[in-house]
Amino acid sequence: MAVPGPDGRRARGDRRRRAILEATLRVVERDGVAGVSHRSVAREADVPPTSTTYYYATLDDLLIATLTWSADQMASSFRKVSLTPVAVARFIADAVGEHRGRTLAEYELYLLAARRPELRPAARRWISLMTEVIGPWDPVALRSLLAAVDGLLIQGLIADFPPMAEELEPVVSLLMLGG
Amino acid sequence: MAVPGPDGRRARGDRRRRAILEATLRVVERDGVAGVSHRSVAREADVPPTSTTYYYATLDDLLIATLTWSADQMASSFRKVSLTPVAVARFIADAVGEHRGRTLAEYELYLLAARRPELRPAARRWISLMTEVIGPWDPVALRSLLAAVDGLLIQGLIADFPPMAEELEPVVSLLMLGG
DNA sequence: CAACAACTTGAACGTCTGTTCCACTAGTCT
DNA sequence: AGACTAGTGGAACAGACGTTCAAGTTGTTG
Repeated sequence: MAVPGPDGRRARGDRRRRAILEATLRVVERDGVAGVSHRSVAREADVPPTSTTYYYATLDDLLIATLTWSADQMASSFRKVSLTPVAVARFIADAVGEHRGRTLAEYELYLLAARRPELRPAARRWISLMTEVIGPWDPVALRSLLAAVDGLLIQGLIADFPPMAEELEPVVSLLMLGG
Repeated sequence: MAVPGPDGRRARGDRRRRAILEATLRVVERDGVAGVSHRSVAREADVPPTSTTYYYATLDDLLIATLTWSADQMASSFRKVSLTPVAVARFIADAVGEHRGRTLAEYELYLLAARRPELRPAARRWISLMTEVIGPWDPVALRSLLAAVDGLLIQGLIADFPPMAEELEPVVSLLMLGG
């Protein structure tokens, strides 16, 4: 091949880049943002510490890249949720149950966006996605639904026992159908 | 005085304890939970580092005490809000505007509760308080309101420009009065 | 006054951190 | 083939960290 050409080095580099990102996300899930360091991520990804600094010069770069990538992932998984109260309730229950660690990670990075303007667009991605997906709703109703979903998620994270879809469903119903 | 007796030492100790707590909250507001260390708090409170470890042996003790105390404060400030859509909208707008730093601190500590069960009761305090204050509401409507307020707060924190009370008011209205 | 307890503080320990430097290998391009 | 460049990784730097220790002070109690 000629013009851009497949580059073996670059390909492997990209693979390692992604491995580092995935490792970072695992660290955040396990130990929180506080547990993220060049070295802890390097250990998790089983690469030398210099490798993490090579691809992400500063810790900020690493966290920003992780949030952006992670938000993209979550957004695309969101597209598959059908817009019925039952499905949305199920989604929330799974997020704070089965996928608790991942949701927690998401919210820690989310909150990080409050302090770093540059990652706010990524943090807001799922909001704008849902806005787009949900289509022609009353803006006020939409906003209250999005806010409530956020609240249900975060409250589900600090509950001793994560709520089940069945108890979430009436709340989501009220918000989506207006009583 | 005889039996329990006022103790000058203890009184000064309590004052310093509180000073350390206040300093911790300021550090969280300024630099986030990540910025909290025995030493940074000691600098902020203008006491030697050994003093912060004397009163709060581990960093966890310090953070737990700070969240508990801070949640108590926020809860009592909450009692003064009258339960009308306008007042609640105003409260939210102030929380993410004028008192942004404090609200941000609150949420960082809040999220910390997701990882440390022992501070969940403190984190949930404002929820149970509002539940008690608001009185005989439909549980489903109440839950959706509380969730939405949480969501509006957190979304207000990652907005480029904090929302104003006027734009919040219709949303709160819908939630409180049901459209 | 003596015994005690609450508190104070400087110094020090070992550990982990972000980051830099440099020597090196191995794909890519002309 | 030779020049170049992306990637690799060991070693080391100074700085911050949590926590402990031991020696002090000061207020309280019998």
